[in-house]
Amino acid sequence: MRLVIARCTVDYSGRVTAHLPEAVRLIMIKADGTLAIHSDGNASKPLNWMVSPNVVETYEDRWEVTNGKGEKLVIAISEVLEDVTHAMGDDPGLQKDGVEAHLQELLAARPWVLGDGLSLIRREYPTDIGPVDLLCADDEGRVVAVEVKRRGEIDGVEQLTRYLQRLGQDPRLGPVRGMFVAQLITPQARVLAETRGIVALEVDYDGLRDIEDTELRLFDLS
Amino acid sequence: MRLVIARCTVDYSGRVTAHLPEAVRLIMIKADGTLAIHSDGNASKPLNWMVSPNVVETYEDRWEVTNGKGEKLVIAISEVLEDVTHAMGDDPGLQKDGVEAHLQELLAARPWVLGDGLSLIRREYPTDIGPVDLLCADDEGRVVAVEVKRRGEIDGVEQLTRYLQRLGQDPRLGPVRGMFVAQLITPQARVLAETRGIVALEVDYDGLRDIEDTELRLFDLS
DNA sequence: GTGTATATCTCGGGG
DNA sequence: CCCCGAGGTATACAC
Repeated sequence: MRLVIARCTVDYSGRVTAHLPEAVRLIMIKADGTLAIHSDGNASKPLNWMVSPNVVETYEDRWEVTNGKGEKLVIAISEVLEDVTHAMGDDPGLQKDGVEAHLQELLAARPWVLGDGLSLIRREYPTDIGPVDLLCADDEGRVVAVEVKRRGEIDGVEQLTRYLQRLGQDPRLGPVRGMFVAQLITPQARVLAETRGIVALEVDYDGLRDIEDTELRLFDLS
Repeated sequence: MRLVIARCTVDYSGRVTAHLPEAVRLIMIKADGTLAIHSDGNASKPLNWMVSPNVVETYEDRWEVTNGKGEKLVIAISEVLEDVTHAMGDDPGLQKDGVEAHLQELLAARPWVLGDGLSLIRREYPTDIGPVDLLCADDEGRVVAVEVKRRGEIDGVEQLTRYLQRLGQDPRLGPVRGMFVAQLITPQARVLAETRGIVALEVDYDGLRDIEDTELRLFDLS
């Protein structure tokens, strides 16, 4: 990784056109060529950037970065204040927990916590407009489409509504109910769901994990 | 801005839980306290971060970053390879062109290019579920709700559908037609729009700008 | 590769 | 402050 602190102007043209007046900024270049320009000000994201795959050409007072899609970034440098390079090697990478994928796994393993004696038919049940998170059957044999979110908002209800409409056209499934499940559901999403006959249900992630732990412990003891 | 290259492990807990095993990484701290941890690998995003407003406590071999919302980031440092600080001053900021806001401006100034003799009633027409980009009237006096996007995808059709449903409940407006306008409309979005009786229309941004230029030139000559 | 959904999205605007 | 919508969204994943 190379870090350059320099007084510069920047021009980008591609998906938009953008210009940065002269100022002192950080230019970060990663091993793969990915380049980002950061100010010291109140913003966590770079002012401007260009991701790999790209080509970086360095001239005396100017860097030109291009990629194969007609995008171009030009950095005109008037003064270099710092220029250091360090090899870092591969990064072992981030381990995350608590995102939607994991919540979906936990619910797929024990759908009955959602009520109505639910049992899993299939995870990521495919339709031609996208996959349904969980397709289940209730204790009366009716099909229930479950949409899982970390935070339940209006977009999620729209998504589930599209799936229900699509599933409803499949005569093999019969009438399909909808269930909208999230750790937190906004009032707007709850209202929209209920006006469409969709059950909105909040679930406790840590509680589900505790159930998982308990089950594992019981299994160890048996 | 302070740049530290160090061998470290990182633990974040807050909106998710995340852990980074030991490796050499860049730690960037901006003037307002915003902190980001970058690897040299294939990603433009930081591996981990915490944005201002926050509190950074630095101990001998450990940094602890907290904010008022129960989020916490702990960096355990085993070896410092570089540590430089530069004051950069305020950044004049980015100037952009070609985004949706500008496209909306261009269309608001000449709605007739959308056909049907459209005239503008109001830009950003407020409803209680959000603002409609352009509310227009056609040559028969019927109200037309126009949703403007840079790229027209399914979400945009959903958004317009919600607005149409809301506007349809206002007796003062009468029946409201929908028009979905973008520089590029995906086939899926077009199909969804048409099944809902919404007109899907692609417009040419550069062409609109040319019209603007021509009008300005004519104005100068008059 | 395209299309779809997620994200510790980030960021800005309006109430 | 929250809510809402845009973004050069970026990123992962399925088809």
